Amino acid sequence: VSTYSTLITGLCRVGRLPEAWGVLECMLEQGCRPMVHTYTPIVQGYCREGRVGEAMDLMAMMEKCAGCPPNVVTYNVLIRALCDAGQFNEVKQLLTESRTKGWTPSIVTYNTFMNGLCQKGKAKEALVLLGVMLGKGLDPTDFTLSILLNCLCHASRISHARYLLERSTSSRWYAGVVAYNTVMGRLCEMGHWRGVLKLLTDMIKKGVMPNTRTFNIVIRSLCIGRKCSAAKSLVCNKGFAANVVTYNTLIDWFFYHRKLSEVGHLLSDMAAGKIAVDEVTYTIFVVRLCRDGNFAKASSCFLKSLENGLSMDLLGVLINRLAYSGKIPETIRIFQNMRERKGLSLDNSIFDLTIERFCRAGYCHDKYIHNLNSILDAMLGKQ
DNA sequence: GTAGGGTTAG
Repeated sequence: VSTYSTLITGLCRVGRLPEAWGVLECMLEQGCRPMVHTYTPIVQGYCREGRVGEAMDLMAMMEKCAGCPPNVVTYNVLIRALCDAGQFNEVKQLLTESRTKGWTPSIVTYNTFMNGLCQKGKAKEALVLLGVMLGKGLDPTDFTLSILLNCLCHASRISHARYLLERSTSSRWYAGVVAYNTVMGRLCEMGHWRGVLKLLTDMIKKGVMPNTRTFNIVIRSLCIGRKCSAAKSLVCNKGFAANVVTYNTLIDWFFYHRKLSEVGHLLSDMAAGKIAVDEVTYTIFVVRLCRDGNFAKASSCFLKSLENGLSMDLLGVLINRLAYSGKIPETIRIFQNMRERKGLSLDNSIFDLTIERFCRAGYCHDKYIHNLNSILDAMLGKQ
């Protein structure tokens, strides 16, 4: 059963739910009884696709027919999905019913709920929930502290967050690297780059080891503080393991200030360090090239990202820029180029997206309708 | 290495 469950987990993680169901059927045929470890990943698979109704149906089936009722982990998966959908009343309902349904909310349940509230701007309610949780005798974990600090940062109570960090030395509220990263990230966002450096020294003094994320926040902070050369030497001296985020941060910064030779150096450093560029790298290039009016180069950059097997998400960014600059021939040329290259499919979703972006840019007005028509012709493959 | 859940960076 653990072999089958592992396989089902893997299939669900990559969104191959029909095959996961196939494996489930197969194990039933073999007389191998599924357990809660087998069903929960499928529940999560539905949740990830936003099919919360189907997830709940499956949980009802587990309870009534399969003789393996959902447990706290299954409920936590469902609660995460309900939070993402903003259905907080349903979550509260689940918690009040938990006793009769035979499961007990855990620290993870409360962490999930508090984080969900915080993500939707309900930091205050999250802090109330913290009180409820402590009242039940549940001990906070390092996750709880990070979620709580995130809540405080979003509620613009950053000084409260810093106060907690400074005092968090007890084992009950231990501030680890993630806790520091949370507050440092928020300070960086607000432009308080000196505060970021202060926390970096604090954490090192306390014996909390910074990780790559920490350094990436520090690097961005140094850039904001106009200490780009310090940022660059931190990377060059290999004081930490730089990754694609590190390079994207620096590339965006130098590109923004039009220091293209620096961008070139960074790209060759990446190649030398065997760090592959990703969607974000290409997005930086496309956005910056469009800003400088270099739409042809931006388009070829997008096509290159497709050749490298990256997703279509960047097309929305590019089309948006083209639409707002009224670049219809360039848009049509992208379709032609995509048609010419094998394996690149032009489907309705691409056309929907294009029309939507052009309309939003004002092209649904009568006087521009012939311009839209030329795009429609290109979609139909007419010259 | 030991089947499923919760946090942070571009």
